[in-house]
Amino acid sequence: MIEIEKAYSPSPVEAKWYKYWQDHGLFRSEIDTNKTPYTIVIPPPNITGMLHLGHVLNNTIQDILIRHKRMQGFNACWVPGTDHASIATEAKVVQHLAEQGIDKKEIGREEFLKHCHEWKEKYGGIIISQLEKLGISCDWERLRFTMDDHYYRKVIDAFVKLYKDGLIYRGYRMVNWDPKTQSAISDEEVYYQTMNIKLVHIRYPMVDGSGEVVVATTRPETMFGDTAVAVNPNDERYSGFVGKKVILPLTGREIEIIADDYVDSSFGTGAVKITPAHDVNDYEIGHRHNLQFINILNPDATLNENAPAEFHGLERYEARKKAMKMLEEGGYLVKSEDYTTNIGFSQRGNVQVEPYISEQWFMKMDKLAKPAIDVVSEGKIKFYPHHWVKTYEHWLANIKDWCISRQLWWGHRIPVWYHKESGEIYCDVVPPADSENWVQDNDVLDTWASSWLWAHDVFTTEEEQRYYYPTDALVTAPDIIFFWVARMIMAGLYFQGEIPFKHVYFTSVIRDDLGRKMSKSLGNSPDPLDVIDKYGADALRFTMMFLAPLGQDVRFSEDKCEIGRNFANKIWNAGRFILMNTPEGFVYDPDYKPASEDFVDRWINSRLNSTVRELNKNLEDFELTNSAKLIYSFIWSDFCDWYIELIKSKFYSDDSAIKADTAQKAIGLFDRILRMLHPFMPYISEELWQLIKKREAGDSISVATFPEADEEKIDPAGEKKMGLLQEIITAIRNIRGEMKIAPSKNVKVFLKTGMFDPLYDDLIRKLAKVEEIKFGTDVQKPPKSASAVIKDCEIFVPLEGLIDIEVERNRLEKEIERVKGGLTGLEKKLSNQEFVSRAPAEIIERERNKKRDWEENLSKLESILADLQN
RNA sequence: GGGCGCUUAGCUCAGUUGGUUUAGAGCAUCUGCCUUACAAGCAGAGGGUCCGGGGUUCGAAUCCCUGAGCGCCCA
Repeated sequence: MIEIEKAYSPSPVEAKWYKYWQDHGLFRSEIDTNKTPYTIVIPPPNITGMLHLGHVLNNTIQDILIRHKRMQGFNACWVPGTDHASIATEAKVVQHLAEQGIDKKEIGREEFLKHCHEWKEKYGGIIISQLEKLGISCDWERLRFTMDDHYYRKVIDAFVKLYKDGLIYRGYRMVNWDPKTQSAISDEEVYYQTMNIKLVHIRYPMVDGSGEVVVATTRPETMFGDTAVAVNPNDERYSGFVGKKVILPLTGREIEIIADDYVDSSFGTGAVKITPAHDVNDYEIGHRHNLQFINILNPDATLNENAPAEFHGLERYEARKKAMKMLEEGGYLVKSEDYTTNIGFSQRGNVQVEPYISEQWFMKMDKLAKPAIDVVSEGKIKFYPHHWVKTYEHWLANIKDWCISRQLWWGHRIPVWYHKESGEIYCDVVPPADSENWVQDNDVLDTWASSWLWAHDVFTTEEEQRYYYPTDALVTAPDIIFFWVARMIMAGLYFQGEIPFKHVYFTSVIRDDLGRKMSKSLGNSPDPLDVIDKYGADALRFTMMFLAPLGQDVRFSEDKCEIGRNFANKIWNAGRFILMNTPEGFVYDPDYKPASEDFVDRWINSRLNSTVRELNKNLEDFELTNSAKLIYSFIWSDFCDWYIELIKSKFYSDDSAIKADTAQKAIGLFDRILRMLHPFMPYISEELWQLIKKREAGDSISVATFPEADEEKIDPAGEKKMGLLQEIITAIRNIRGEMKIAPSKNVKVFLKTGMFDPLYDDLIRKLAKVEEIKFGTDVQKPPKSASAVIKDCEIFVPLEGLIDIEVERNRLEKEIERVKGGLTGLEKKLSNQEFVSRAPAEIIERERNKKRDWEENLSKLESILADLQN
């Protein structure tokens, strides 16, 4: 007999098996034309990142999908990798160097990039080793990085192709400028925060002395860049003003009053200052009216020489204070009122974004977007949950050109050279031959302009691309639907002429117990590694799956991992019990064919096979929470609460042949249970699978066959019969509980019923703690007994001396009320002429049968109640 | 301002194309049990006008309209 710990301890098990899987290369995939590939590319985590619960959820889902397919015999290939994260990494390295007194600009580009690569070597792998703790089955030999030589070259190729195809251009445009990192960022990298600020009303005197115009603004410091005042053409208050000039306070400069539909008359005074170089809307107006564009900011958001001398070099918020003060002193300030508005911040530098005009590289999006909309609308790519399709289509239909240049060094450098003399532009994957006469563009590409190639360029040969691409599923957080998902679809279609993936699964957003988003500043995000130490990776994985419904937020807290931990312990003990009860010298035979099967065997096999059928269907449909719940309830309720209890008497038999037969059957079931469970809880399932039978080196449940439903074993009639037995047992237990019969005390039971199977007798005795049962249609209610009615079976538990008549009367009356309530509804329904004439025949038939059953039930209960005193 | 969701038991959520569910699960609660797999457990119980209001239908948690509250995205 095997000695097995009473409680499951995950940590030694998890460490052991992860190493074993790696050592035996079980997750490796290579081209095999005899097998159908099933491919997933990981959303590459940022090399500056640390494992958080979002990664746990995301990667657990991918692992479940890939393990399921691997066990189903597909050539499962999960490609892992990391992302160079241009801005985030550069910021880290700059800071890291600053701590050593090194300045990026002093050491120069080449030297700085060396530091970046060193930093990546040292810290960039942390997130990968953290991911391994989760037990995920990536092919680690395929680990990719967006700055690998091969991948780098592909990114450059893509730029050159797009440039030559006329889809990339350079121009002065207004961009979102991050003054902290001093780089342009994309619209998607801006987040908005509601701020309470001041709306300042400033008096602009008319040049002709005929009065003044009061403008309202939240940014008085930008007034030095004003080149007009605008009003709505329909605003009668200002009808005589348009075309006249006002004096810009503090500067004395004269600017014109113009009329433009954009102006909202109800905002402020109905007159707004126009600063074309520092506001997105004003930029448009500036173009419409041919206004002058005056840039008053340096790249670090201090004021430049276009502002009055006393403002030079002042930081923007300081400049605002100073401008306010000077306006007040000059008598220009009318008032300053509280105002709430949304202000854009950079996700990168976490500072307020400046609308800023600069020369940048842009990608034209309309031609790329159209086919990307079509493949999703037509269902070639399916989204889970489906409702993200609308968000996706809406964004793509209104897409603007993409600013792809970043004023950084760490990243893919734009392959464009400018001729020193002529200024001619050269764009190619190789530098110009006479490179001494050219100078390369200093900027690098937006990180997403590299990761959008991820789905195909992680495969390094054409053969591999042909075999593995398009990939099957992409699992990602919905917040990067535009950044990454949409762009990967565009890139796949443009460069490969083929969709990058067939299914996109958008994960839940993880919140804390109070519904707040997990964030560093709130400190409400548990470290997954701590959770794994405490509960085990299996428990964390399972709990996540159990709690995270598709398409909705999930409220998570560490202690919820008890669900997974308790479940693991339950499975562990089920295995422990079965293995402890195997007879001497027993060897499990996976091909065991039982000589006979009884009612219980057929029932559990039916339940198992219908569970397998549902599970496979749910996994195909990406219904992971349902899948987890199916497994949970089958194992806990059907297998442990009922099946194991039902077979205990056979296990305790003196006949070793019966014991062995029971063990073969039970372990056979358990074997399939473990395989069903494995994608969700890979470690404990491996450990137990290795315990139920001696395995060869390299054997693993991770490459064992995933159960398929055997339809012939599914027996609804048998399940119904068992359901009845379960109800009878529950009714007896209920009586015992209500009547306060000590669990140690045996009772007698009389069953007035036509159905009988010798097995029932034994099972009811065992599970309801009954010492004697009398079956039969002619059974009479014994005096002083408690009763229940299940279908056409009347249950009597004689309780001489123990019965409390009042308690029993209450029980019966409550049950009678319940049945009467149901009956009233049914009678109402069936007496409705409309229902009888219009509802489908089988529905009416069903309701009639139900009514008849309930009537019988009621009359039995009523006669029992009437007879209670006896 | 535009779009997308959500609202079912104290909490977190299921509820498939409207009809065998007078609404289900887990957690929490209450009662009784250390019954030799498991107290990280076992058995039993209580608990809901399915957000409000209209409508469609023989029949609505489910479909439509509308109101309220909450969340997210975009501008």
